[in-house]
Amino acid sequence: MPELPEVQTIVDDLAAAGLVGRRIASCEVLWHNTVRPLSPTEFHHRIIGLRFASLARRGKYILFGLESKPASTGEGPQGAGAAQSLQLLAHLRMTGQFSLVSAEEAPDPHNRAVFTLDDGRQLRFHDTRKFGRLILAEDPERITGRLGPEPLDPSFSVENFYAALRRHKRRIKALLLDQHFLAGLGNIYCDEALYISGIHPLRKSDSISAKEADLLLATIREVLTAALKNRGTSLGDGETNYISDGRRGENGRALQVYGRKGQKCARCGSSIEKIYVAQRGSHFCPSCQPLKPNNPVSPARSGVDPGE
DNA sequence: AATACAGCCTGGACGC
DNA sequence: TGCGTCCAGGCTGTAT
Repeated sequence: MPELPEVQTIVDDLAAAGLVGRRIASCEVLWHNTVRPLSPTEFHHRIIGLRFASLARRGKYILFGLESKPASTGEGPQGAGAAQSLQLLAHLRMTGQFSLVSAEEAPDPHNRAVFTLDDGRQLRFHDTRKFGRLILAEDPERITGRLGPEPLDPSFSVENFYAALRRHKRRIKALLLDQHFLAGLGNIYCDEALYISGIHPLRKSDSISAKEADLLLATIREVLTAALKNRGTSLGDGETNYISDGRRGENGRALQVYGRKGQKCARCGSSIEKIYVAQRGSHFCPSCQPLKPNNPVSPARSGVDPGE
């Protein structure tokens, strides 16, 4: 399940593989809804001949900057006048993956869009469950502008986070999953961060103390940073891998509650429970994450004072 | 304002 | 073995 660390890993891999600068020689849309609301024909028509000019991530979106001007082969900022007219926004949802392979490579039945590049390689969008989306946007801000702050952005302060929590009365799990509140967290890292912070997923956000908010934001950052180092989480033996070059993310081992229903909490030995919050399976330890704040059970991170 | 739920999808796990 | 059923989940749109 691609969340911030997985999406960032893909962006980094695609950049390292030299996608930027390549021109789209041809494009084939194999599942019409992937490029909705455009038709495959219209999508093809608008993207053909454009050059990948930049690569970035915002929340769980991959942002491919596209330029119409042909690549200048020389060094230097020669293409200064090229208008960055269009962006391709990719959202992987549940099972989306990108790969950058030789056009000779055997096609996969789950490929939903294939971009053949001017160097003979293909950028392939693979998506088993067909939830993923490729959006061509002239004003990507209309989409990305609605996203909440980036949790790893150092300018996003704990004061801002705490104030934002207090503005809502929602269950903390539902709020953290809301991309308009905070961009990039998904079910896995949300469960992990709440567990490590000792916060029950059903706690109302305005019941979170300043101290807890401090711990929670620090924990979210730790969890995401660790996952980034591990190239994200690839779950299950047979599960298809989102990693662009076929390598698996190694973060699965680090998960402490996600997918561990019925197993023992590593900290206290209680049985991990699973409930549904905001229609998502939510894993937590009932004794380490009490519903009531100010419970004497201390949070997981060592060296943290359990509260006032 | 917050929540619930259907819809979008397929493959794997499960029970019989 | 093979079938049917359920479940997983991010996000949007609609209803409550």
